[in-house]
Amino acid sequence: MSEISKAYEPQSVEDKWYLFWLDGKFFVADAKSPKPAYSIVIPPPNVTGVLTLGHVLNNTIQDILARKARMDGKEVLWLPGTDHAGIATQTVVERALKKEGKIKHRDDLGREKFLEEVWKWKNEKGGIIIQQLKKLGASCDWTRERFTMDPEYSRCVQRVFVDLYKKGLIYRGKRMVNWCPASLTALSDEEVVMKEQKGFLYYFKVEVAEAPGTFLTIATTRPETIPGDTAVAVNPKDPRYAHLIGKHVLRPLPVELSREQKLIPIIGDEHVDFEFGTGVLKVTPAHDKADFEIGARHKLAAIEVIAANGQMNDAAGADLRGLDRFKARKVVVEKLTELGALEKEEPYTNNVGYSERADVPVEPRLSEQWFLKYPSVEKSRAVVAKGEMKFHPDRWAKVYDHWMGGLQDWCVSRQLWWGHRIPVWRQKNLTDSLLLAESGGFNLENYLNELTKSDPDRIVYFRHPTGEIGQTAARFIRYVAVAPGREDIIKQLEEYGFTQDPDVLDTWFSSWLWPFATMGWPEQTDTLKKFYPTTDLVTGPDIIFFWVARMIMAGYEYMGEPQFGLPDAMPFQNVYFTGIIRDKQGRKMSKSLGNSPDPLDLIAKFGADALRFGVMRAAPLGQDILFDEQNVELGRNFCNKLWNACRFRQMQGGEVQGEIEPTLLSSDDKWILLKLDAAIREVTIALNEYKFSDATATLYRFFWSEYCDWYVEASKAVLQGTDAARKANTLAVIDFVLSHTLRLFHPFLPFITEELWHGMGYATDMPENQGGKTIMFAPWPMPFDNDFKKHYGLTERDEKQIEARNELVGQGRNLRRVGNIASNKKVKFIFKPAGNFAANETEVLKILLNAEAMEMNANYQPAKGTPAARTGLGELFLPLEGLIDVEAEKLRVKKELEKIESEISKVEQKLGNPNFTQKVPATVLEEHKQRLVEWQAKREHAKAALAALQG
RNA sequence: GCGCGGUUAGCUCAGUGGUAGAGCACUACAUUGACACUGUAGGGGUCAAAGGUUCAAACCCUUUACCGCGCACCA
Repeated sequence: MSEISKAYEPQSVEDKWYLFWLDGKFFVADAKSPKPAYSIVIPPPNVTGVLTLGHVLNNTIQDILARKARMDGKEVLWLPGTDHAGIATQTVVERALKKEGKIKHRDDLGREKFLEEVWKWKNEKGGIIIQQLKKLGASCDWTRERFTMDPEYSRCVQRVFVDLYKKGLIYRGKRMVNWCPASLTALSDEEVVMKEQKGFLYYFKVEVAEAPGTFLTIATTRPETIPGDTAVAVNPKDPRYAHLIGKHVLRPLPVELSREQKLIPIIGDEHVDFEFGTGVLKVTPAHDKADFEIGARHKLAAIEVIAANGQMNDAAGADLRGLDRFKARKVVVEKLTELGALEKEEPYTNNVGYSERADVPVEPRLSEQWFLKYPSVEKSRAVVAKGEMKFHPDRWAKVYDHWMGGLQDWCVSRQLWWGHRIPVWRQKNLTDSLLLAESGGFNLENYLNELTKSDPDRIVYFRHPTGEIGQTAARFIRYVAVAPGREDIIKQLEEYGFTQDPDVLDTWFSSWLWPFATMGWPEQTDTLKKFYPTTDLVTGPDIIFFWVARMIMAGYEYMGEPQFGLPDAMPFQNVYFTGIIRDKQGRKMSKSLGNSPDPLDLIAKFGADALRFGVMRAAPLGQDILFDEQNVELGRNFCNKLWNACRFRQMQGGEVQGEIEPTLLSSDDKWILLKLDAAIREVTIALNEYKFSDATATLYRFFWSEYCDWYVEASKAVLQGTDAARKANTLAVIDFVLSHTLRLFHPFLPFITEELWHGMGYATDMPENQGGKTIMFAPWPMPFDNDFKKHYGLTERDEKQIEARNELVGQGRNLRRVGNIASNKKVKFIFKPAGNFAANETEVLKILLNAEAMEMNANYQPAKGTPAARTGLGELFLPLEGLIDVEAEKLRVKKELEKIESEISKVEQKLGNPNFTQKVPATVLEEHKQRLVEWQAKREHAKAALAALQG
């Protein structure tokens, strides 16, 4: 550090060191290293994503863990990458193309061309977030960066699909699914969020066909589905309606239908709650999950009236055809009013499922999709329940367990183009007929049998529509799932009338393989052998089901295979759930609110270290984080403090001082060494427990309060003195403390610590691979052992002594205020020590009190009204007769005395209680006795002060 | 409806049974030789409410209120 600036300027430092780390390949993990492994896989951000504060939080934590592990001597792999994020990316690109005027709809381009555009977009603009992570200082192994649509990764996805298909866990079914009318795709249950919706409950009446003049009143929130009603249901136990079961009603819509066509049955079903509404339920099997089930029980027809895009179709009738479903609702209400069928409408609030991505209400829709029955469920559930895999905070284990206990099959197909296309070829026009075997002279049955025989495990699995895998049932084949790498088979299939399923897989169907598919699975790579299972996973609780739970199941299903020979297939040993970042009013960060600051702006303004520190400081384990730019400012200030403390050391001159001479240590030296020891312990423990805000709080306290405010100030007594030996020894202590402190700070503040590590010359002291090149590999500080403490004579007594001295100083400084003296005015203090007081301690006292002079006088007799501080170490006077407001001071001391008295009576009361003295542990009893003595001493001091004021 | 978390200084939060803490904000003083991105000192709290356990409760138990979240939902 030749030219040292007065303020820390992160901008000139950060890029330099990041390049240095990259050049040195310090982030690259060596799979053949003999060192113990530490690994994390990054939760892959969306390839369309830009860095948010949530990413900052998440990735700073991972970086801290990774950097700490390196300093612990581990071989560290932090594996980065991005996620293709099907719906999000497709939407982004589609929107961009529309904006450019290239298309009106994706169909204008067609699948191939559209995908070309997406790839083009991905290659040009995707992955910005990766560059942003580098700005943050993330020490990822970029040589191992992965993308979920990399060819190798895609093969893993196909392979897993085919395997699960073969195991009978993947099946195709016509079911009620959550349909997103905006994205035009099915969604999984997890992608639907319930939102409270203010609407109306509409009451309308229908006439019973067999009893003209008799009406039933039905309550519904969705009148637009009336044309799709195929029954009216009542509870068979409901005395009001039970007698009507088996009769029919006239469905009012569509109006143009004949009386015959309008007839729908009244059925009895236990599902109907007769408390709700009128106790009569309209049944729309095509547009409601519960109704679909009722429909199934009663073999009702399902009439679809809402098309995929959310518009009413022909079956909805002439009045509604082509209308948007919400518009149609209004029209139906008008229609019912016209018909005289509408009885009333009541305001009503209910929960409606919304598409998480597109933020529109989902439409329950009957459709044919691929589903997955989850694998390895029991093992995955047990491993968390038994605590073999730990969740932090552990309350999430309960949430996980609950979800795992009620698993629903996962709808994995999506009607999108961007994603992993389902590796299934299907015979388009095959219904239930058996045409296949004959087609074009190609005997598929024989062909598949041949393939299966020659390569029974890896090539082709096919499934009878009724269930089992069969080699002889090929003529029933409608679908063929093809394992990766068999273009030859695909060619044959296509030649004989098969086409690939147009759908793609849910994005999470690829990201659930992330911990091992990124490491070269299914090959037994060195990386996989070395770094799987990963050590920690750091993620938000909002994706516990989407991602974490599924990764656990995939891990057990695919890494549990014998060839990997793993003691345990769990994908990670610990899961740390971060909080969710909110603004300072507690609202979620969102683009529309404009309350999400750009981390890059914050980095430009305050520096990456400041941002990291600020976010860590505000991020207690398991709580949401209210973000305030002030936190970052605090981080910036802290970096500046660190900078200037080092600058102070530099200005004292001299080489780095290695050896500390025990005999020359002052009490202050010993005190700061003990404080350092405590800080090392606390930070290490906090990190082991994932308590990052505790760790930063400790570092802040230690460095700012203990080191800068007390130790550095006290050390000036020696540094400004003339004793060269003691001066050198003090510098040695400073160097010792600073070099340890930089290391403690490094995981949190990687840039400034690297800059100072080199600038201060601490690097030159260390072996190449242990800090000589970079602080990244400097050993993590160890708490001092007893030998060390003995050698340097560090005892609790030193600690106590300095704390008493600091108390005296605090009171002494307060005397200025009492005397109304400016804090910069040099004044003379008189000290009347209670015992021995070394001369060099007097010098320290003088400096800490900013005194002009410090007179030691055991026989000093103060005049009335002399401000005085009285502690166990002695009495400190600021002789300024007549300058103080005696009455005000009296009042202050009296108030203090009152407080002391109340403390004393509290303790006395306890000690006077035999129940207390007999039951309490000895240490607590002793503590109380000690406390009484201390308070009594304080009382004496206060009384003496009062007496002095009264003359 | 079930479950989880929270309620401590003006604000944001630590604090797992034994003397109520931090940062910010506030007040006063100070341009002093590391740092004004600073320093020194100060004011500020019936620990949401009630009851219980205990020698002792912010902390353990019960109930209640309010805030937030998750799951499941009756149209």
